Amino acid sequence: MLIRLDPASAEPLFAQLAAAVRGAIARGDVAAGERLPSARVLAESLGLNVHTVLHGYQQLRDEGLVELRRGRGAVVTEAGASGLARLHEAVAGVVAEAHRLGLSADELTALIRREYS
Amino acid sequence: MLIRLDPASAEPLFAQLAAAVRGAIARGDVAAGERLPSARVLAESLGLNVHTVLHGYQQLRDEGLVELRRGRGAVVTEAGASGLARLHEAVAGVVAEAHRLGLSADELTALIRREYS
DNA sequence: CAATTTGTTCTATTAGAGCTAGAACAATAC
DNA sequence: GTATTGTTCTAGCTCTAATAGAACAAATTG
Repeated sequence: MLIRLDPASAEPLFAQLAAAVRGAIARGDVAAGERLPSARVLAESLGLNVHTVLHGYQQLRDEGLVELRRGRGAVVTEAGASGLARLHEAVAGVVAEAHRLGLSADELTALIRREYS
Repeated sequence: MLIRLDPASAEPLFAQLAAAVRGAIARGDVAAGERLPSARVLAESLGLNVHTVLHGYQQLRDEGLVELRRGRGAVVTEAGASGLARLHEAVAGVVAEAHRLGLSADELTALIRREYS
């Protein structure tokens, strides 16, 4: 699971990290039941603070994608993995369409959020 | 054009405002060539600072959705209106699918961003 | 033309989020 | 029992968002 972060981005590091893991789950790179690297290990390899990594993990937990337990780490949940996988194709289609129209990710996500409310 | 803002949200007010206008354009509530309320007027009615509203308008200008001119205000562009309208249906479909899966707006937008890169 | 409207630019201040840092603690794994 | 790992707490730093006030420039309006 390769994780690329952009410290210059307006998107917070913890959110970028969560998005990277989320994407990995959606693409099936990480299966349900698999353990993610521990926060301390991942923080070390990414050059981040442990708290920042844990913040990202906790966001994924709030979304129901992973479970966090002391001594064991972060484990991908069954529900999270299957749900995301099903959505992946539809998302790819919309993104392609938006790309064709020359829209930015910000514009598209703004539309999404508007539709949600 | 009804605009609802949530001061407690993590999303900045200027971004929420831009998203609201963007959604109005996408749904056809505001047609190309139409003028948006002036920044001073809108700031007054929303209880915001003029700069905050202008910040939102300027974001929309950077996205090519509106034109800003002194004395005239913010006008919806032809390109912006037509482009967003075409995307609207596809977005609605994906959001419905995501909703069915019980996913949050954050999860979905994270997938979108992941797909963009 | 003159007055009004409206966006632009500038400086300044305040409040909050994000990130880092260090430490102590609790539950789980081995 | 020991090591691992998430949890919680305090602290400080930086940057962005938001507010505020003022002066200015361009376009509209009458």
